Amino acid sequence: MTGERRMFRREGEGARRDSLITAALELIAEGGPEAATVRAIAERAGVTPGLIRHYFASKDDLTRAAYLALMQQMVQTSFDVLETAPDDPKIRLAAFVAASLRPPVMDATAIGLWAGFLHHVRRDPAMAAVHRTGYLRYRDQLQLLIAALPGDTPPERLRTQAIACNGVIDGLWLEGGALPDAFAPDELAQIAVQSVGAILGIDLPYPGPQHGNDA
Amino acid sequence: MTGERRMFRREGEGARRDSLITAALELIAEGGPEAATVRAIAERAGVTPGLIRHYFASKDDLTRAAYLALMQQMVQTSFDVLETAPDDPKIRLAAFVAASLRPPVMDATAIGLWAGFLHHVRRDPAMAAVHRTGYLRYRDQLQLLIAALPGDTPPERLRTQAIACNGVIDGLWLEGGALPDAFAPDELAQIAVQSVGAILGIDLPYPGPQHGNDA
DNA sequence: GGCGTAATTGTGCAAGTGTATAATTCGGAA
DNA sequence: TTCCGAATTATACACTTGCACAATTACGCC
Repeated sequence: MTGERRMFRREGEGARRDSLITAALELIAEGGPEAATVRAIAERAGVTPGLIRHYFASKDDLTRAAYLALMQQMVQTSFDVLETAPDDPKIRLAAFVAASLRPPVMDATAIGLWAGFLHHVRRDPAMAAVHRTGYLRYRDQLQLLIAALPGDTPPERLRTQAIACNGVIDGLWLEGGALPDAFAPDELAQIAVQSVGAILGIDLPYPGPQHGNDA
Repeated sequence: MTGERRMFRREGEGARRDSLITAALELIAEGGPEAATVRAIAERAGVTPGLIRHYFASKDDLTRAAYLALMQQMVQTSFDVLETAPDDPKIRLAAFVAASLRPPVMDATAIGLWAGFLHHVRRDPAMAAVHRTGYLRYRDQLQLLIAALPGDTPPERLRTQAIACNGVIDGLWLEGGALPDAFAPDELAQIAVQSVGAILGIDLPYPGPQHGNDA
């Protein structure tokens, strides 16, 4: 009958916050916001519920931190593809668009996460600001890629085109996440590239599935 | 000390079910799924919590019924505009697209509702079926409108075009709902009509704001 | 090596959740 | 008018939730 008290290891603040945030995101993705209870989050992170209140002022505080992390990660993943893309503006734009409609950006859990946070975003001004920032960063990047194409386009029309292209991307992203079985593999990425091309009045090259390393 | 028991009036089954469903939808729209508790729903509908279990087998049952009602109502609203539209295929398509990006289909609460239901849709097969039906009904209608345009388009390409057009519409609907202040009035409807036209390679007429009764 | 401090755990609580079920009351049928 | 069934209310229960707080333990520092 020695102490049954559970053993533990101390971790730095950063690591613990990260693991708690990750656990919360996983749970929301799997079972919606209602599945992400304090107890469930703690269990998945391998700690005790009380510890959450040691690193976050409240559950809402943890929620805010998790949304910020999610948003940054999603935007960053889309941007990463530009690092290794060639210089040709058309190829760069096509790669950017296609990346947004393939894993890991477009996967079933991402839509669940997005939906799970939506009503928090609508009520909490701090979360609304995070959302706005992420959305505009993405759209501005898209607009830059469009502006880099050959030909002169007036700024006002550039904005409209960016909104429209962003719309197709978001819409297809949504449908693919909500109805995963309704489309062939990579079909949505192909449709997206094609549609963005049509909206801009140019012909975009379709970047083959995955990383396009076919001979 | 006479009985404090609350007075009530009997209503038909249909009316009670409707008012409970409406109450549930309002609450989800305002405060997310977590705000739609059995007690809150009953209070808004002007009844007692126990009555819910008299008309619905469980809360999940009520949730399913509410989602079905929402879906039917949204699709129907978009279809209604076709009743009064002229015969010209281009005008009909443009009117259909624009209607989906104007109130009451595109309004801030609609997107909150949609998001609130999403994780139920993903887990409950019955709700997934409702979603699939509504989505495909809408897309098929869109495809019919596209097929009615002058010129011959092979069926496979028709499907792709319908998916793409539906994507722009959904995406812009999403952005308008999530970030209402980021766009000028009717700007999204205009962009949508323009983009759908670009995807189909034709010029669509922009149906003036509202019901186009400007002198 | 001992010690202090901060990280971590355990326990408990008040409020809220969905649901079951008995007790009432309305309103039409006879 | 009377009466019976169905609609509605009231009460209770087991469970979960977020949170507070005291007790414990790991680990850097002297």
